[in-house]
Amino acid sequence: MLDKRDQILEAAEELFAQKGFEGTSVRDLAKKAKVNVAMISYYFGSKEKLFESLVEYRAAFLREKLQLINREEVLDPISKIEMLIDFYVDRITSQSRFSRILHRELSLQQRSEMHNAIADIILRNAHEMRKIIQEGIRKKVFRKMDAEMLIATLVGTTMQATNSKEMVCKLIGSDPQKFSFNDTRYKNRLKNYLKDLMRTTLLYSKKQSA
Amino acid sequence: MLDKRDQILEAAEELFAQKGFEGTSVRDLAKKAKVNVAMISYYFGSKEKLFESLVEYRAAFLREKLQLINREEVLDPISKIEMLIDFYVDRITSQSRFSRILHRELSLQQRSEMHNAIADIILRNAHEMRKIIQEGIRKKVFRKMDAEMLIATLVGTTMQATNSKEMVCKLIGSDPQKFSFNDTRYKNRLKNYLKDLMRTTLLYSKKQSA
Amino acid sequence: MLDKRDQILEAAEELFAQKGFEGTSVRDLAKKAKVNVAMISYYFGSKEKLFESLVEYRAAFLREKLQLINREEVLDPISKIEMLIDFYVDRITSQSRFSRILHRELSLQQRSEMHNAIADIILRNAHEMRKIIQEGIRKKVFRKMDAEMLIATLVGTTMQATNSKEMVCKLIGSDPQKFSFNDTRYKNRLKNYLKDLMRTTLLYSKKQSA
Amino acid sequence: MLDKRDQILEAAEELFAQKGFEGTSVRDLAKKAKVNVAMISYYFGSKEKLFESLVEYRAAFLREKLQLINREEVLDPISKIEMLIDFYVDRITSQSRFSRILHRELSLQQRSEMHNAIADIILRNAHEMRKIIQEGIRKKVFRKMDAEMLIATLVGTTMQATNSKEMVCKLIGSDPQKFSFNDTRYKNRLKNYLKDLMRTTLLYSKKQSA
DNA sequence: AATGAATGAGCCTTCATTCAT
DNA sequence: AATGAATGAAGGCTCATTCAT
Repeated sequence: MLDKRDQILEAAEELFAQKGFEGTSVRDLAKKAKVNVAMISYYFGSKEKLFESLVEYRAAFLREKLQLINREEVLDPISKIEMLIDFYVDRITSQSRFSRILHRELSLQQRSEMHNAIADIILRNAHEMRKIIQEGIRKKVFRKMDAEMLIATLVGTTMQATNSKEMVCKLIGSDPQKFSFNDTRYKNRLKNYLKDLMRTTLLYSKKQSA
Repeated sequence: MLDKRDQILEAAEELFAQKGFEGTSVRDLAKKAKVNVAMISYYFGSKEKLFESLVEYRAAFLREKLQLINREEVLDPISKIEMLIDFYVDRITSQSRFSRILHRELSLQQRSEMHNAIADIILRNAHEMRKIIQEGIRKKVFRKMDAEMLIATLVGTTMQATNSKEMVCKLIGSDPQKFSFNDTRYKNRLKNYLKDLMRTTLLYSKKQSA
Repeated sequence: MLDKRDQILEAAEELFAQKGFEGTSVRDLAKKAKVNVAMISYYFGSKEKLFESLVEYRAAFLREKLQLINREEVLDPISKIEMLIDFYVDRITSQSRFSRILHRELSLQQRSEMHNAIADIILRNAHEMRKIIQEGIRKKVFRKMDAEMLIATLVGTTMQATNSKEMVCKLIGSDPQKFSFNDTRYKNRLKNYLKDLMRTTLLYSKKQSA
Repeated sequence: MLDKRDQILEAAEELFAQKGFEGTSVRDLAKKAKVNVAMISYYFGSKEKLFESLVEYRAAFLREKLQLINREEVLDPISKIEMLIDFYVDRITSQSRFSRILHRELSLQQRSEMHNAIADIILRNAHEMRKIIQEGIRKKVFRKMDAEMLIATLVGTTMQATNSKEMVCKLIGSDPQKFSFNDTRYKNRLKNYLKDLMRTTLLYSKKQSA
């Protein structure tokens, strides 16, 4: 069984994703985690510090994965991008809603300890992503591109597709409950789309037409 | 001078964008709008209803603009996409932060009147955007593409680029205050990137290489 | 009937005197004042600010009285001291427990806004008292004395006598409820003692023996 | 090294004097005493019981000293009063702030075990003080005086002078940091003042003028 | 004997809303 | 129509204490 600290972190991840940071009360958290309200302050100091701890708790894993991709010497750039897409889409669409939390809270223009902590995490991850892209450009495998904006596309598209999954279903007119929109299928659809998008936009057109 | 109702809506747009819905108090709103606290309930019924009113207040304009683009018979599909990009980037990066509010609150998985109202707006807008893309495909100007995901890219990239502007600056190592990152330049950079992205991915490669 | 603000101030004076600042909760205050808990913050901003308001509320009157004594041109110094004693003892032993509150909170060595506000009040009052004493010395009616310490005696004795009234009763072995220890008698006893003390210590011995 | 119980008592004396009983938390105490939070309940049962223990811990010593003065057969009454002043001023102004704690908590009108325990201590001490005064009166060395009130003057003046040391400095317009207001000098000033006050008020005027 | 973990009650404050005018 | 006053509920947090070891 998880210890109380981890129970709280799990609950926080779920509730912050669902209701946002402001919309989640420490009493909600305590109830979900099945611990006493005072425990949150006891373990983390404050609700805000809990958020920061959650960020640290998840961020290490995120960056490690990216670094792993970067270190793969034998992989060609486009394969790395595809790995990145697979990995990133899985992360965001998984039950672990961590990334969504990060990006939402970041979109608030409130400056605070918390905001800075989040920005830092995302910045470091962005840094790893950029390495992959720049390597491809340097090796003349990729066209010369605006790398920072390309990251925004990868991250933003995934986020948007995830957040609006239900809407996409509506747009197509299908029942969201229907088989064709289950998580795995939707996820694969997103992955395939992103890989195609990256290929068409990154690779030189002769390669594309080949 | 704006009437009180509009003052409140203006204030709401600014504060919700800055601090989120939950993070903004009715007192904050009243102060910003320079009206009495009771006014919000008086005019809108509740803070939540105010949000819905804000949505209605802005949504009409948003959709009208999209419909306008769609109706332009003489425009070729790629020009329409470019108009769409120009329009959308301007909207989101402008001082009118309405779109950002919509998308953030949508990312909360709370089902409510409010949520549904927002989803509805976005859905209708997405519908107009899809028309443009599908028309291009039907006219064989565009490759066959996953239209819904392409919308996610347009919307998601713009959102992400806007939210992480400061981060992009950091990533490049420049001072956010420096001239090269002022709003207009950044906006144009985003527009150019998106237009290039759309061209390379939507158009057949022969056209691209032409 | 008192307005709510005054009801709160009255309740605060009573409860702070009884239970101290820390020992009194805003719920206690609200209950005593028969107002909603939120009213305390609404009117005063915080519990601490309420304290400061209480200080201001009472301090003006206190100082005015002292200034009045000082301005009395025809009064000889010893009469002024006696007026001061009458006035001060009445104040402290009266149902208005304000002075006791001030002195207790001052005895805490915590530096805070509150503490400084209190110190300020007391300082200004002490200033007025000293004027009376120094005038007597200048006119050669009083012996040369340590004026500041004399104030400490006037204030400290009154405070101590009030705080330990019950103890004095025990010391004499009388029932605190008995007639001879009712408030008026005890007050007069204190006044007479202080006046005698001041006369013997301030006046030159020839006058005393006269 | 002190054992844990004594460490706690030492910490309690310091913190209660500084922040009052209510203003001091068990965690503050534990931290200051460098023991576990649970220790306080473990050793003393409760915070309140700790206070009572502190009172017992110090009270014995206090009274012993007074009894010692009383038993000095060869000392004349005025010398005893002077010894009493020396002793009392030292106690209250010393780093051992026990007496200040007693008097402050006594000034709260809350009836409790604690309050009664304190009242008892002070009563017994007052009893010893009164003996000294009454002996002087019986031996016709002192004028007939209100002994109980005289105790209030001794105790109250010392308390007041100590609590308002900083204020006296301000009143004189000197820098509290300045040499002339260091602890020793201030203490001596208070002692000299009190001795003079006692002499002038207790002794018959012929003696005074002599 | 000693303690880190855990608790329920209570703290002060702020919330969105409604009332009386 | 418009508002200052007022409210009960809920906010995050700290409290003294007790539990399990």
